[in-house]
Amino acid sequence: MVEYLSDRLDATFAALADPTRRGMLATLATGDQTISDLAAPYAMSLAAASKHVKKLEAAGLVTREIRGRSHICRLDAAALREAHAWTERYQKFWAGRLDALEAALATDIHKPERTEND
Amino acid sequence: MVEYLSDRLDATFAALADPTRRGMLATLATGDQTISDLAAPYAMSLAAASKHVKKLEAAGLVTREIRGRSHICRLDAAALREAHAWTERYQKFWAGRLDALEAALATDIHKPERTEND
DNA sequence: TAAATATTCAACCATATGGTTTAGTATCTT
DNA sequence: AAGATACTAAACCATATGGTTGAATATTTA
Repeated sequence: MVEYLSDRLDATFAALADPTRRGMLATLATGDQTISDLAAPYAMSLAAASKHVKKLEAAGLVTREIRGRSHICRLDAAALREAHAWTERYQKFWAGRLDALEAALATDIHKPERTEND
Repeated sequence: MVEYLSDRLDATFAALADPTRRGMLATLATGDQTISDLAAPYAMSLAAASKHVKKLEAAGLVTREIRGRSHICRLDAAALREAHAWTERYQKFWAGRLDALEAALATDIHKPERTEND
């Protein structure tokens, strides 16, 4: 099963589209955290926070190491690289460097049966 | 009504989390397009494509100029700057430049009643 | 062993999302 | 004026999302 760039971008951007999850990533940037740690700042159940972490994990933004009864989460910023690279192209557009944008578009990875640069 | 960074990021990332919409942005990077132009590559109704464009517009990624019966869409990459800036911080993390990350986190814009860097 | 702790699972709920179809509103063309 | 074109609106549908609560599982502590 090949996992396509597009699918990973879907998951990554969707994971980032929630302020709770972005906050969790910010917390993780300061160091590894348990689920409880990550849940603490939010007015929601542990179960709800647990689901958020699971979504971050599914997007590859977070890895989990189970140690005893604690689940220790670690930021894995690698998945963000693709998202960052995607937005990068439009930054170039915004900056007026259309030549650079076109060069970037020309090097796109394509998913079969889809014609656009997604 | 102040519109908070977090809310705009929600809308931007959510808009980017769909391959149809990312494809539309890629098309728009090559020049202005009508709704029909944007819809053409996809196997969906015009109405469905129209909804996608509306979401891009709501996220501030696209502007629309109505000329006669045609709606001409233009890429507005400005909204992407915040998303790009957000992911930028984690790029620094990934690159091992933790000092730079911490500096970036320290300059965050905060929404009242929320403590995290979202 | 019993109780507390850390977390997930399952069922449920309200709302959002992405699609459809049909109808409606302008605008352009003939 | 009539018809074609470009699009939006509204109603509808299936599934996803983000939350809840209560129960289950594992592990640590007393």
